[in-house]
Amino acid sequence: MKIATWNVNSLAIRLPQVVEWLSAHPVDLLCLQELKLTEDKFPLEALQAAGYGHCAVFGQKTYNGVAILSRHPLENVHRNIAGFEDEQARVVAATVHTPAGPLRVVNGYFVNGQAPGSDKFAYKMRWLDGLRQWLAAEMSLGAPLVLVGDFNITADDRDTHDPEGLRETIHHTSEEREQFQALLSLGLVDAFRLFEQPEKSYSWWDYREMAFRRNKGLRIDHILVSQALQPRVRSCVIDRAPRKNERPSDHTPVVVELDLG
DNA sequence: ATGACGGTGTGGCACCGA
Repeated sequence: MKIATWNVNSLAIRLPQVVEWLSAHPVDLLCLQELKLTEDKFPLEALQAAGYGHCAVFGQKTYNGVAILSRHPLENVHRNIAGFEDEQARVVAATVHTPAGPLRVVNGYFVNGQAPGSDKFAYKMRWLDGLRQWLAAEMSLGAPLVLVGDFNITADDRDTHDPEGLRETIHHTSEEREQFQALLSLGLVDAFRLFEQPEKSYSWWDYREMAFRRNKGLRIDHILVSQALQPRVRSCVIDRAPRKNERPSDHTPVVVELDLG
């Protein structure tokens, strides 16, 4: 089973690139963030034609919006964080059945947070608190779980091109990294770090100042798996290729392969 | 360098992202 996550920064603009990528990488599940469209504008037919006939969509006009594209039926679809009031469409979860049993998939577009001390940063912290509490309940149900998405957090200094210059700035603060560790403390593992990875591996690069060509990026798109799945993780890679497209998203896909029999 | 680049909206720029 292959699961990918990709912040596409507008599905309306990026749909051709998504379809092209799926034809070359026919993953079982593709979790998208920043759809920037409402559900009535979701390109269901094009994705069905690409083999993704089962989609869990949570859209919103202009901002945010998440979806799980699947080759397999999805059950128990849940939108946003249970127990946390949120006007923004940032989370969609679903259960997919595998030969090894049900797998819970949670796809999140985490809050950006703008700057430490801002109202948006406070919202980010509250949102992360709510997510963690809900995930604790989800995990207590017993099914293995995968948490994917645009976390908008660098887990540690390896995840940033400038650890000194960006210390304690947004995506790099101690508070955000403590929240990331608190998610791991629920019993989750960073699938990417289970493997030896190239130095300076990032998943996002600013559109400005030729950041991609200079590899001035951040690793902020993550795939966490519950500990029971750790021995089942066969690979976890960042696919930089779509960032070289014309009119690319500023993020690029991350893919995990699970051996579930 | 409170900028750059790119997306959205009902726009002539402002807001947001990271």
